[in-house]
Amino acid sequence: MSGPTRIPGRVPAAPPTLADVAERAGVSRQTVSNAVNNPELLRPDTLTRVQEAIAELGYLPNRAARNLRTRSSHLIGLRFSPAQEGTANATMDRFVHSLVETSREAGYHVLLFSGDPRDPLAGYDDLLRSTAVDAFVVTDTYLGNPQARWLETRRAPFVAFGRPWDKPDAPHAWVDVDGAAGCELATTHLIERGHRRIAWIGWRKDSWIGEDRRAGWTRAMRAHGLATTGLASRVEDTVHSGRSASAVLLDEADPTAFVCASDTLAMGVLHTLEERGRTPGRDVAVVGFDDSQVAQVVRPGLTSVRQPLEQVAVEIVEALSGLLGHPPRPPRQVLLTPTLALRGSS
Amino acid sequence: MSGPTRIPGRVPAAPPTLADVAERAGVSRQTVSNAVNNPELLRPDTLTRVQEAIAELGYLPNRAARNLRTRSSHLIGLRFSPAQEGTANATMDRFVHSLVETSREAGYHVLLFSGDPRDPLAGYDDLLRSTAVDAFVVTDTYLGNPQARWLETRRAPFVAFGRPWDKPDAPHAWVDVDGAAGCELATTHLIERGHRRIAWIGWRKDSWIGEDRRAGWTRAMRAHGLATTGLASRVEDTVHSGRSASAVLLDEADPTAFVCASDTLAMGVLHTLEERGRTPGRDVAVVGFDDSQVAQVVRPGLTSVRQPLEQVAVEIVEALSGLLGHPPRPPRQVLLTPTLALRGSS
DNA sequence: TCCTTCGACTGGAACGATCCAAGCCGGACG
DNA sequence: CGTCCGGCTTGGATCGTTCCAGTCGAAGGA
Repeated sequence: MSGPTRIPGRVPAAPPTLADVAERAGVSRQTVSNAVNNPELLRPDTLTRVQEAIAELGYLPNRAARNLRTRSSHLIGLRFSPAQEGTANATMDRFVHSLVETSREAGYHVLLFSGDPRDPLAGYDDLLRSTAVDAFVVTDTYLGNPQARWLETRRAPFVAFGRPWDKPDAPHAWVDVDGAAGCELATTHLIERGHRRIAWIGWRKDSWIGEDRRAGWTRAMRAHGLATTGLASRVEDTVHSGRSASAVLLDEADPTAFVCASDTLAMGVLHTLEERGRTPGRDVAVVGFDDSQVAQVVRPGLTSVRQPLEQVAVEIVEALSGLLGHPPRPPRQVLLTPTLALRGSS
Repeated sequence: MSGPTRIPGRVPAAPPTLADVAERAGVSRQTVSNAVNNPELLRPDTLTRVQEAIAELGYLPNRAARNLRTRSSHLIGLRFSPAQEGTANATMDRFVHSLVETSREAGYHVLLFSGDPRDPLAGYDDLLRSTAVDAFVVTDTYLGNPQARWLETRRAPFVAFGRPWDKPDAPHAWVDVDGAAGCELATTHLIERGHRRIAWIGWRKDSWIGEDRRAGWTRAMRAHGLATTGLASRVEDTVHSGRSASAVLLDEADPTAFVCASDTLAMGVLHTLEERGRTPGRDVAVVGFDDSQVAQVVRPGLTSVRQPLEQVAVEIVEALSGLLGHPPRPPRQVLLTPTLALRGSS
């Protein structure tokens, strides 16, 4: 009398369970469990017998049961925000892929969730309370990050992609890319190319990231004894702002090169140059930030600071497995250095 | 003697369980379960009492336990492939966000996994056998799709984003965007603008999607009694190919407009025009496909066929809940019509 | 010989939810 | 007044795994 739910052929055959494997291998359930999780506990001959049974039945542990027993889901929650329309930002795509890939190697999967963009906490609470994820990767830390503080009080494991700007010595784990170093790299590259009047177009002053990137430009200029006065502009992150800011700068300070806080702004500069009949890369150099697809396909190719997102993912997963390990390792803070993708615009 | 694992304050307090709620409300576990899943079975006063207890304790059902019992995870698996470097393709980002959003409304979460790009089946099997996901969304159907056939034999619920080109009457559920209609829309738009010699740059003949889009161009041309001979080119999906193909076409057929199978190819056309000192939109019109970020920020704005990805996501989730419902609804096939995002290039 | 130690394996309990069959209770009916 | 019925409620079993406390037999020491 097999139960009415298992009629092979009609209903998809139920996947084999530990008990099925145990029966086939002539051992107990626990032994099969050990064969899977602690193979060194078994005598070699028993181990191979069990492994054969596993292979023959195509057994794979049931996630739900394992999760229930171990109180962990081996899932990492990531709030997925799409790139804004009309900008060149495309970090998420590359980052998410790297994260998925790296997580897999560490035995984790990535669970996406969404939330009201106006409420940074939306979504986190439910997943946590229903024990749906083991940890979070928090990405949108650009304006303070209430998420981090909230997760800390909830004692929920998480790693932030982005520094806690509002509280630099916050103890939680984070991984970030040194935007200042990136812009310094870009500026130095331009100086080496012979440029002296290098302008900066960045974001409004309340953007920590923007100010950080700007500091890289300042640092490089100062290091080479070059003046920065009158050469900086701070605007919204749109193509249009980049265009008008560069037009003003060209009129007032006649720079021979631009370093921008984003590819979006850099595109604005390219627009201005085109309007004025000046060739990017020959007449005026332009460097963007993020190495977006736009930078790669636009003429003549936009030199851009490229974040090492693959390595960011590796470090994040490393930090996560530290937090979730037994015993847990203390949270780490990692700052990575970006590279410069050289193209025709410089 | 509370067990050693629950020392409030030191260890994060364990989330409340069904039993905790039951005790507080003075009812049995089953009653609480009913309050959550079948509230209409309870007497109104009992219901409110239970709901108060739930609210006070902040109870949320444990996912693992629920999954184990109901043999479903409320997770949808999606194999996440990143956009290729050097192209303008950016469909995934927008689509994934829409999917996450729509799934949430239907009570599902999206689980990302990755796989060897050379092995289209990698990843699916493990998730299925370990009952980690309830269903899949299959996206990369551009060259036949072994995934679909394989999932069918496994009787695994899935919805494809993309038609089964190699087997048009395959019974599985799919949602797709009518690329032919999109290119017809684009071509007709150009014809209305007065263009007569409109060239096509598409993908190699073995691309079903490419041939479908091309058919839209042909259809519009024929409908207006315009010749197509010598006006079509089929190449790889790279900016470089688009550039050289358009150069050849300009030399040999002198078209006044281009319709391209992708924004990447359209960017190639823009490059050629710029090299030759001809202004896109004024001298020669260009239309791309996908409404990528590139199309949005490049000068003078690239007119492009925009896939209704938000609606695709809605239809996919609709189809999924059909497949997973009780009783399941038969698989649906849905073809959506894209729109045209008008910009300066046409 | 007997006791201890140790490695290999076993059976029962538990994780926290849902399904199932049975129980309780008040009202209607004979 | 007893019985039946239907609406609510209940306790027990169950999903498939891992944890825990043991059992068993062989080896080693006194």
